[in-house]
Amino acid sequence: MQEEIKKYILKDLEKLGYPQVDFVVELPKDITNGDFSTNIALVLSKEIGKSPKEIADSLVATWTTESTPAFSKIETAGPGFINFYLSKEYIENEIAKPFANLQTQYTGKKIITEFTDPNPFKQFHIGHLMSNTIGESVSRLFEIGGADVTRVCYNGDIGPHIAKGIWGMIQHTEMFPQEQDSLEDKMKYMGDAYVYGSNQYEEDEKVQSEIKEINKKLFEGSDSELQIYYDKGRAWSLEYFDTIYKKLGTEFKHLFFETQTAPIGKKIVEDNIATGIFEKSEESEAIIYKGEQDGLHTRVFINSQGLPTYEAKDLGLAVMKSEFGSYDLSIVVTAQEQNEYFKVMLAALSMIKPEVAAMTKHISHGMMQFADGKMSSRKGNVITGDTLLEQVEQKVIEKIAEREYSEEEKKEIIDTVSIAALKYSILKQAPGKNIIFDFEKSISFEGDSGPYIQYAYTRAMSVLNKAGDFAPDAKNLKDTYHIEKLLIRFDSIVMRAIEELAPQIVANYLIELAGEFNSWYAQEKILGDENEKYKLLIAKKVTEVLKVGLNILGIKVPSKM
RNA sequence: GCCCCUGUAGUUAAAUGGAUAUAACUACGGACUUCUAAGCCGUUAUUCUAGGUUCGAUUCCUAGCGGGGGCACCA
Repeated sequence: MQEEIKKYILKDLEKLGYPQVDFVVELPKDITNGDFSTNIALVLSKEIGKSPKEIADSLVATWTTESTPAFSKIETAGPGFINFYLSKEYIENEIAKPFANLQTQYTGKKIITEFTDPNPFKQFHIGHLMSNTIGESVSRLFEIGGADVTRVCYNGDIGPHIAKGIWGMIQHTEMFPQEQDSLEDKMKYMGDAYVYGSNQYEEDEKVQSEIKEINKKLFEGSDSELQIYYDKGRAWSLEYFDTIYKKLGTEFKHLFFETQTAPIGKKIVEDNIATGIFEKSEESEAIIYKGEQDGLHTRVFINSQGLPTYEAKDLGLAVMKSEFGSYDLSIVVTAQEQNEYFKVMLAALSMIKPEVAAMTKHISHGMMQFADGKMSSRKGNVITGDTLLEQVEQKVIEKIAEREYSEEEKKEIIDTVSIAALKYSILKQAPGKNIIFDFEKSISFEGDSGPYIQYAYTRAMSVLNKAGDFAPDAKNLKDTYHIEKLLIRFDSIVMRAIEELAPQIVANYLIELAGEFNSWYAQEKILGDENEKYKLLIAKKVTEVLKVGLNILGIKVPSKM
């Protein structure tokens, strides 16, 4: 529609002898300013030296409602905007229409998305929750835009952090979990071991060299005793991560591991010393990439021990991904603390595999901050992803304690509502901004929250269930309701969210729609009203839009709550 | 020191360069007793500072100040 209006205007400019200029057709923030509006007159004003109002009027004069039947009114307003109001018939038509597939720049494209990326032997913390939530939502945006998306996850199963964890485990073998112990107990043991190892590494030089030695042996696979700890710990971690992905609703098609990318990355770096891309450090045996040539900083790709660092491994990963399938676009979601690092890695990659680097896009999310300072898994003062989820679930349980739902219904509510609260709190704001985390405030079930949207959905569903079958071709006997105008914006909203890879655009729209529905619902009687049939049609559209919209955010709708 | 991100009501956020800067939370007040009160209605308050670009700046540019992150063998 926006495109059509643009075409109308372009034709008109020609007819009236006005110059062609850049202008926009937008959805006014305030819906009382029309369904669409354009700034063409404001832009033209300077160009041809007439007042914006005069130009707008001359343009409006050429349009009649017969020539543009979708509109009931086209008028000049404010400083010179031209506002378009859709006709009642057009809106009724749109409300009754089912969803059509969206044509976007990603339609038919193959996209690989990498996110979450937790590390075995370490806790799954809130940062991973953020990466997962954003990565999953972005993946879904691509999918609704017609792309074929492959989700993958990268696990850091080798490197100093693993060595620290294993060193810690060895110091406390007496607490080593038995196979029959719960997964939570095993993770607790490993988490504690990592924190201990990490702290000792920094405080004690002797420990430092021990851990470095363990790291080297793990790379070589040369110590069978270490391997026992390693294999158990790795398996437990992966099993535990799986249970979390299941709760969060992500299905990875493939897991990549640093043990796989390390040798590949190392070889790439070594092969490119001769080409001059990498060079030996002047200070040590390390192999480095001088990022200064790209306005960045120098980073170590192979350390003095001859072991590949994260940088080299990531080069290996990029190559592995490109060999895993052919893709048009590769997305990586990480915390923003890796922004600078990622640029250096990409700069190096663009010299080795320019085509792979060119299709790689890095999306970063902000950090989770607490009122009382930063959390760090090294120090162990983290709220882990599962603890947080448990706390949220507990809150839902308290909320529904006195309601008469079956056990099955309760479980559905607990699962869907807790995830909604959590994911919405992450997706409602632009990724890249830090989230100040305060349990009471951040995880809300009221107002600007995921459950609020779900609640609007269940209320609408409840009315529809009570109504039974109704005519799908009802006509509106009253004036167009505000909520209808909001409903028919959904497609444009989703299009924009896809273009900008911005889930928060969908989140903000849904909260507005849910709020509008709640007001409408409180004000307008649906069942038994003379306009009942059409109101039911609106309620049905509301449930459809909310369901599809929440799905983009990775949130499910409960049947009751 | 250098580089990147960021600065909006008391708090947490929204606003594709547009019209009267929008919500939620908190506080206080209210309605209904009708389809789920995790709801609805009402009251108060906001663009860090100084310049610039523009018909128009929360948005873009420059400088300053504040917050976060990064800057060689962690990921």
